[in-house]
Amino acid sequence: MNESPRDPARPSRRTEIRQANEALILAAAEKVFAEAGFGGATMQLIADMAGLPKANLHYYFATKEDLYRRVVQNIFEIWLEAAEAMDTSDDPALGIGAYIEAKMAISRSHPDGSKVWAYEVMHGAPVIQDYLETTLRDWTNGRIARIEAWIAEGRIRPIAPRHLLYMIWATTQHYADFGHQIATLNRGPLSDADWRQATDEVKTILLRGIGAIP
Amino acid sequence: MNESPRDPARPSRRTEIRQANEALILAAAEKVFAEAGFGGATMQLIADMAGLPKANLHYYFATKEDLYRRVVQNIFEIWLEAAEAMDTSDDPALGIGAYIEAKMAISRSHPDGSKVWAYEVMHGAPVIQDYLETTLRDWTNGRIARIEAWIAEGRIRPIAPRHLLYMIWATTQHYADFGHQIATLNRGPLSDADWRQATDEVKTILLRGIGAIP
DNA sequence: GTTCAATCTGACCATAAGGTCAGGAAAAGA
DNA sequence: TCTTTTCCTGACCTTATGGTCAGATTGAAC
Repeated sequence: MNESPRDPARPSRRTEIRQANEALILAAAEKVFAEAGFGGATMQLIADMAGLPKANLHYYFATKEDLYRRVVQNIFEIWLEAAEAMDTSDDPALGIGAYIEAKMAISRSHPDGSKVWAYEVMHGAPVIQDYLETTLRDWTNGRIARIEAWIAEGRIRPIAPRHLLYMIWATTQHYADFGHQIATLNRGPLSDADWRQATDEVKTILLRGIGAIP
Repeated sequence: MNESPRDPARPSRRTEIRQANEALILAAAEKVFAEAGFGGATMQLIADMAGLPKANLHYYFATKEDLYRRVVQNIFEIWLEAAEAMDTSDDPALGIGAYIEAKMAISRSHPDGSKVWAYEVMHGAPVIQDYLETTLRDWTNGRIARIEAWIAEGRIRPIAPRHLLYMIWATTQHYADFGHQIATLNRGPLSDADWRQATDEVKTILLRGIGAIP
């Protein structure tokens, strides 16, 4: 066998294995935590879902809490990235509209992450309290200032920016967190068209509600 | 001692004890289930919170699941009752407005119940699936018909009634389920004035969003 | 007062869970 | 090839949990 020395620029087999297994475990953990909550989830179940022995999980993640923390941080980062959509336009209808689109897309692509976040916050945010007090608070205040500027310019009606943000979070995440209820009432999972319609309705009602569109 | 025979119309001491203890246990259970989810909650913790020995809980509720089911049913019944607010007026702004008011009031008075419901639905509604498929679906379809009538009469814009209902549920329950996040961003629990403002904002934005108010 | 059923509870049990660890397999480097 | 480091895992330990039960206590009926 020709054992050529590996390219140092490319990740070594070791780090490949590590990254692959961590991703595998995180994906399984997200699903199990979303389905059962932190207390109801078991390391054994996550291990089975990842196709790894339980002891191997503890090799990569020391404790159940470490694993849980990583899952929560993941979804938070995804949302933070999507939040930049709001800065893509100076027009409130376009900026807020893009943010709603992005949040709805995430609700569809990462429903489990959204549920884990909901679970975490509902239970007093024991793990991500500092995120709420720093990153999220800063981001929120920044957006509030931006919305207030739009109000001052007369581009939207004088609503309370804070509550508009809450409404956006609530409505978009509802389609992930309460997806089961919605699917039941819908007599089946939402189709592409259903998601399109849901997104349009949320956008239209909220944007019209704040006077960003006629 | 003069042991006068009790009035048969009034509940006996026995049933009094039973009702009082069941209520005590249910209140403690609602709190613990909301704080820890079904899996994270322990009968011991509920017992401690109720001030009763654990074995006494099992005297009134055979299993943890029985207790949990009762808690979930409670909040559902409270919501169903509030849903009647929507039928108090033939005017969409008043009817839907009253429903939003009622839902917001419940979010404030029963945040734990709302969280337990959220928990239950997020985890696939193992306990109340039949409620979703019967009572909730029927109620929803009834309201959709009512909203469609308003649309046909030109009293509100042609939005998708189903998604309007989802938005109402999402926004109102958000103030209960994500109350901790909101309180953190608010730097403290919401005051009376905060709740008043939140309710007004939700009502205004949604009602204007559907064209029920100018 | 006696009887009977309802209420209460400390002690106990079986199970399952998170976590540990010794030692084996596999990759990386020399 | 040899050594070292990383990766892997079956077996095991401790703790905590849901649930049980025998027997004590209390309220109701006569």
